[in-house]
Amino acid sequence: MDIIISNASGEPIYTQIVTQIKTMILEGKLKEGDALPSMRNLAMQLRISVITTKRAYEELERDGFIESYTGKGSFVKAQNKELYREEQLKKIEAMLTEAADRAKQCSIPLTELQEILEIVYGGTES
Amino acid sequence: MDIIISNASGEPIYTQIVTQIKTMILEGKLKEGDALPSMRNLAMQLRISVITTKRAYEELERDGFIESYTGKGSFVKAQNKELYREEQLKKIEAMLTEAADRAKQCSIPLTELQEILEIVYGGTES
DNA sequence: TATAATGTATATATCGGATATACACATTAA
DNA sequence: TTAATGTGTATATCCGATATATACATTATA
Repeated sequence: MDIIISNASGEPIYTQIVTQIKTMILEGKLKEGDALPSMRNLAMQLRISVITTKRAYEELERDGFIESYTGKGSFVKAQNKELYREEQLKKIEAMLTEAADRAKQCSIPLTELQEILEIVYGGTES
Repeated sequence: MDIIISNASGEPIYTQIVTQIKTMILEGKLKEGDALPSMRNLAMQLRISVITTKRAYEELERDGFIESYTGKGSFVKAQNKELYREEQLKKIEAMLTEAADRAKQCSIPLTELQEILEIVYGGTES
């Protein structure tokens, strides 16, 4: 488990952990059923508090990526990608809703929004 | 100048002032060249500090809605609606960009985004 | 059963940004 | 000169976010 904590970045530690583990799961480097390092081990290794690793794991659990069992450990859950997709869709919908609201307030027509969306979607090659 | 401050809302005072004055300008209740109440007057009337009214006016100035002159007062600027529209467009573009990025990460096609946008645009009657 | 591993819960410390302020200063108009 | 206006500096306060220590609960296993 190669997790790298950068103190300089300004990004919170627990967030760095969450992001890196999420990425590993989404990229398939961690698969369903795989055991994560115990909260204590990871904390020891990163020289941080158990509370912080716990917080990271809690977030991963809330997002449906892992599951933790007292006395046993934490493990990668199945269905990650589908779940992730659903959650992202909700966020995307919220963003589009706000964009639409603002647009209407300024009398910006739907077609103009569609055009912008097309440009920014095609623009950034992934 | 009817400005109503609600302490219960949790919204900061300076924000409430900004929003209400912006609305008055956009709705035409305040027109180009109209004088705003002096920072001290408004502060007195609302029973708050001059610093807070100043902060609100600063924000309105940054956003191009008004202009302040030492010793004279604060006045409504012209070109508000166009400027406002431009700024809103930038924000909208940023939102659409992030939505598009997230969508691509989950392999959500552009057409699906377009559909969602169409729904949320039509949905909330303005 | 005893021990050592695991995750969990409570209470606390710290930091930083956001909000609001007082007071002194600078400029303009009458 | 006076009284109005906006401005600048330094400060107080609050609150959420972050991170922690310590004690507790559960599970596996020697």
